[in-house]
Amino acid sequence: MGRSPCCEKIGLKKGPWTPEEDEKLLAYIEENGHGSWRALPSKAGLQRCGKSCRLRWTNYLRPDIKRGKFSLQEEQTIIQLHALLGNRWSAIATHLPKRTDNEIKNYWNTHLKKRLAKMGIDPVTHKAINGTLNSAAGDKSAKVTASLSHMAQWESARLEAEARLARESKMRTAASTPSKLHAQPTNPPASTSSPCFHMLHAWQGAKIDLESPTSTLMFPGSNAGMLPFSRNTGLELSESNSAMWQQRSDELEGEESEWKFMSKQQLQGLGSEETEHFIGCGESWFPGTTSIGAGFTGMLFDGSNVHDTSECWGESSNGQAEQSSQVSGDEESKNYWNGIFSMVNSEKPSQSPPLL
DNA sequence: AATAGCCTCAACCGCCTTGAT
DNA sequence: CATCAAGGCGGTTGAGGCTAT
Repeated sequence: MGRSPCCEKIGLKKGPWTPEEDEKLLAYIEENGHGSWRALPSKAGLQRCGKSCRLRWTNYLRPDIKRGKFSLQEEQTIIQLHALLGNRWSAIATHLPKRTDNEIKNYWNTHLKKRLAKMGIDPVTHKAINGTLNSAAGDKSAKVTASLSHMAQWESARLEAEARLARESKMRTAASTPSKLHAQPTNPPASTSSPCFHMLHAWQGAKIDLESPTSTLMFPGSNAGMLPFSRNTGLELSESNSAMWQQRSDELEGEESEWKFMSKQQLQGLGSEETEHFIGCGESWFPGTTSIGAGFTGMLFDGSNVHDTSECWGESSNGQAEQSSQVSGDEESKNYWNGIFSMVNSEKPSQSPPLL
C-alpha cells in the first residue's frame, strides 16, 4: 500500500502566503495553539495543507524568530557547528536562538558555503582543497584538519549517545512515578544496566583523560576587551585580524548585540530533545549531566556564559559543574579557527579581494 | 531603457522517525 | 511485531529582486 499523502492535494492553495492567510493562521494559533497540524487548516479556514501551515508558522510567523542579517557571531557559530555536525540544520538551529533551520540552511548555501569554497576550503569537510588554505593557515592545515576530523568524530559519536540516552531517559521517566523522581532528583539509581549509561560514564572519563574535541574548544575567558569571536568562543585573534574583526563588527553593529550569549532560559527552551534534556536538566536524574551538557554547548560560550548555564547543570549534581575538566583549547584548533574565520572575514565585500 | 544572468529565500517535496494502536 | 498517521528534517525548486551589460 502506498503512502497516503499528507493532505488532500485537490483544491489546496500552494505558493507564497498572503497577508490574509498569515493573519488567519496567526489568529488561530494564538487562540487555540496549533494542535494537530493536519486538522488545523480546516479549523482556521485555510485552503492549505497542514504541513504548509506548520512550515509557515515555524519558519516565518512564530513570534520568537529573529529575521534579517546574520551577526558575525552567528556566522562563526554556524561554521563551527557545521564542521562538527554537517548538514544537521535543526541541530545547528538549536544553538542559534531565534533562527530557524531553514534560514540557517539557506544562509549556509547562499553565503557561507560559497565563501569557504572561494577561500579554498571544502565546505563539506572543512578541509583545505588541494591541501592549501593560504599562507596564514596553509602550512598548518594538514595537522589542524586532522585534529578537526578527530574532533568531529568525537562530537558525532557523543551526539548520538546523547540522543540515545535522552530517549532512554524519557522512557524511564515515563515508567517512573513523578513523586519518585522528585524525591531524589539529584540522586539517581546507583546502578543501571543500560549500555548508554555505562557508555556515557566512560565518555565522561574519556573527556578528561583524552581531551575530547568538545574540551579542546573550550576556552573560557574574560569578556574584557574581547573581540566578537573571542566573546563567543574565547579564541584569541592575532592583532592583524583584530582590525578586520572590528570592521566586520562595526558593519554589523546593533545586530549582534542582540545575540551575545544564550541565557539559561534560552538554553532551557531549546527545541532539540536531547539538548533540552541535558541542558534543561530540571527533571534529569542522570549524574553525568553536567559535563555532557557543558561539552558541546559550552564551546559556544565564554566564561560568563558557562557560569550562567552551570547554575542549571549544578542542580543535578553536587553543585559543581565539571568545568575544570574543560581545559583551555589546544593551539592547533585555535589556529585552525583563527585562520578560517580571519579568511571568512576577509572575504567580506568590504575587505580586500579574495586571496585565491 | 531593456534584458539577460545571477542571487536570495520562502516554500515545496519526499524520506525518515516517532508514537499510537 | 506490524501498520499507519503525523511530525520533522534536509534537499531542491522557482518566483521575484538585483546587477551587469
